[in-house]
Formats: sequence, C-alpha cells, structure tokens
Amino acid sequence: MLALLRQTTCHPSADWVYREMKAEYPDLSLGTVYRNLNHLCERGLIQRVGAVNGQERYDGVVAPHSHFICKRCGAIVDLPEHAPGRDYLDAVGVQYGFQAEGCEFIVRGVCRGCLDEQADAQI
Amino acid sequence: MLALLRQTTCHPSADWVYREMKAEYPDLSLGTVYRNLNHLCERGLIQRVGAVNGQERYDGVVAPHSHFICKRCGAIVDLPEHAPGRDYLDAVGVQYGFQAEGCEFIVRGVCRGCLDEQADAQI
DNA sequence: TTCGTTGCAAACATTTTGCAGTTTC
DNA sequence: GAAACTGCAAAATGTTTGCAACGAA
Repeated sequence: MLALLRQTTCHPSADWVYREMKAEYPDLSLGTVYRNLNHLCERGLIQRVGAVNGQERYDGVVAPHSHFICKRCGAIVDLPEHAPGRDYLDAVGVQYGFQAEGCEFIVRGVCRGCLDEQADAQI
Repeated sequence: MLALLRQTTCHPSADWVYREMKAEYPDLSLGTVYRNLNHLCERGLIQRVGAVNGQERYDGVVAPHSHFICKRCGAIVDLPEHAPGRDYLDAVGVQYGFQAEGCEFIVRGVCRGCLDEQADAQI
C-alpha cells in the first residue's frame, strides 16, 4: 500500500486505494485499508491532505510541498514548497506562543483539465 | 445565525452552532442548522475552514486571513493574512494553467492553552 | 503461544434529504 | 397562492471497531 501511494500522484481517497488494490488482492476489505492508512499516518510515512467532498485524501510524499485542489473535479496537484511560508510559520510561534509544528498552503481553483472541458462544451 | 458566527472567534462546528442557538430557539433542529450553514456558504457570507476531527468548521470572517489549528484541542485561531501567499497564488496560475481562485494557509501545532496545561501537569 | 494482521459485519458520527406543515410576501 | 423555511425522522455517507480466524516469529 505504501508503494502504491508513493507511485501515484493522484492523492487518493481510501476508497480509491481499496478499489485499486482489490484487483490484486480480491478479498481485501475496506476496513483493512482504513486501518493501514491510519497506521502509515501515525508512523509519518504518508500524510493526510484534507477532505475533498467529504473524503479524506492521502499523500505518499511527506516532504514539504503545497497543493492545488480543483473545486470542480476534486483533483489534487502537487506544487513546489511555498518557501515564505516557513518564515511566517516561525513568526507565528513567537508572536502567539504557539508551538507551530507544520504548515500547509492550499491553492483552490479550477484545474487545466476542467478548464479545457469547459471550453470544449462551449464549441 | 450569521450574527452568531460573526460574533464568535471560535470557528464553530455545526453542532456548536446548534447547541448555542438551541438555548434561544428551543425547537431548532440540526437539519436546519446544516441547511442554513450551507446556504450562507453558497452566498459567500461565511466560509468553511476545513474539518477538524471529522467535523467541518465555519468562519464568519471571509476576508482573507490564515488559520492556526491546534492538533490537541482542535481550537482554530485567526492569523493575519499571509501576504506572500498572493504572489505564489498568481505564479501557480501562470505556471500550471490553473484558474487559481483562492488560497489558504494553515499552521498546525499546539496552542498556548494546551502548552500551559501540559506544563501544569508536570508540576 | 504470542503478537500482529485480516475479512467481515456491525456500529458510529456527521451530514443530507424527503416530507408535511408553517410562515412570508 | 407561490416560494422559502422549518422540525422531524429517515437515509446516506465515510470511517471506526469488535470479533473470530489466520499468520508469522
């Protein structure tokens, strides 16, 4: 499962992982997928990216980077790390007395694919 | 409900809003709370902040600003707008062909209150 | 034998929805 | 009277959990 999450760039949901692995392990159960995803998160091998349309999404890349989330199709795309974020992160800790441990920068909008579809529909 | 969300700084969940309003409107139902929260979101009068511990949280402040989320108690605290984020946002649109509409910057860690509790417990 | 893992089904929590009744304009 | 809004209960959804069976060390 870890390998699958590292191979794909689609930031899958638990259900996606389940369906994907079901092909190779026909009697895999959804409960096991959730259990293992939680397990991997606890060990820091994968990370939760946040819920899109009510479904939590996972990321096999734990190195700091940002995400773009398409509000139309729910696609999540990796973006390079947002460097100024780090400075801001430190400032927050000092100013507010928080123990800031990490930060995430999320851009929302419409992805290229959905924009193209929209253009096609107008022809 | 809009007034309540604008008054509080706690970025409440639907359930919090329900319990809070139940005092004044004893036969308010949870379904109505959800319906109205969605309604207000659609009209852009409030915004969703993301789910914490499986519960969506709402914010009566829609002006751009960032959030700190305490991983211990789930508190959400407003932070000033993260200005460099805007430039990054524009760059993303140009580079990837996305129609970037908004961005959010989230800092995670442990809030002051939880840090203090932790310190107290050690005495 | 002990520990960790699994499939299955049941349980759980949050959110949405259908319906009938009520209010508002 | 049409449109919008409500309480209620049922449903839908995503996720977690208890349990018995299986596996490896």
